[in-house]
Amino acid sequence: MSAPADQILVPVHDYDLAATLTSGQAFRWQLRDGWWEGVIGEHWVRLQQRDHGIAAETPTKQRDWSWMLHYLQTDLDLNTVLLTFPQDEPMRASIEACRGLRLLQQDPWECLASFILSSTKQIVQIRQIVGLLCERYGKLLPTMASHEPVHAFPSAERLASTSEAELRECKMGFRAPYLLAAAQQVASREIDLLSLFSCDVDAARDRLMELPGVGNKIANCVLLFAYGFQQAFPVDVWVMKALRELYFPKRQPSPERLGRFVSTYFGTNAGYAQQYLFHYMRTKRPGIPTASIIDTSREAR
DNA sequence: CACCAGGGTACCT
DNA sequence: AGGTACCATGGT
Repeated sequence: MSAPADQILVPVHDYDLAATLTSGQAFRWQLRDGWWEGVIGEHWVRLQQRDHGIAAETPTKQRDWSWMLHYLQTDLDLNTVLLTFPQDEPMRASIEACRGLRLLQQDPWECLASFILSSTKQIVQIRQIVGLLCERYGKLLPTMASHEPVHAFPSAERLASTSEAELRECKMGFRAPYLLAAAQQVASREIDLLSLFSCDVDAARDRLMELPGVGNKIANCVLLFAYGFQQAFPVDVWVMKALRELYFPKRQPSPERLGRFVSTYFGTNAGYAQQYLFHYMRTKRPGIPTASIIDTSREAR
């Protein structure tokens, strides 16, 4: 591979790049030759963990790197966040197992569309579907010479002009009509994703849940991973297992009871704590081979 | 081969 | 309000 046109070393500590990029919040990062290759907006970039920060290389010259710094949230003081977690045994174990795990701040449309595709899918499969979608409908991006073609995540406008049958060819099954309808609503401005940045979390959640294929869990993922509402607490099957095994070993609480528990017990950064529980359950508990989580070699053909 | 996967919806009591 | 079948597809 030829030399990058630009590069930077972002000084940051308490940042586990591998854990962050494989923790099921973003679906396009791939480890190759010791670099994490991915797309942020319309920038192809590759990242590498260093002793005192994160190295980044791009195929074009950058006027500024704010698009990447914002995505990676390198300004955040992680320790301040960790100090707000409840001081119990499960959280202590989670922090010890994955200190340096971060929340990204992603593009709302890409995040929304990706999580519409996520329902009852394993992360490896979500990656495959998203890969196919980008390859077919995403804008071609500049990469380094001799690198295989890389595409941006397709715009809502582009997907709105496809058909359910075409989308099904990307292996998304029954989620195709949901994604198509959501794309059409976003493209037609029936919903304005940018306006949700100025809403409070409950109003934004209500608005997201009006979209087809978006229920409470997916809405919370988008609120947390794209809009930065750090109190949003997605409960998927893994987090549910954590809550039941670690916090409610006796009886199983109703969904409302559970909702009130997580919104009060885990504090102002509940969503961050949730991500630690999720990654801990998925990777560091007995019987889970770490290699199967980190391995991103299987990609869409 | 069953069983499960970062769920949501429609349709039942 | 609270259960349940069903929705595609592939990993384990």
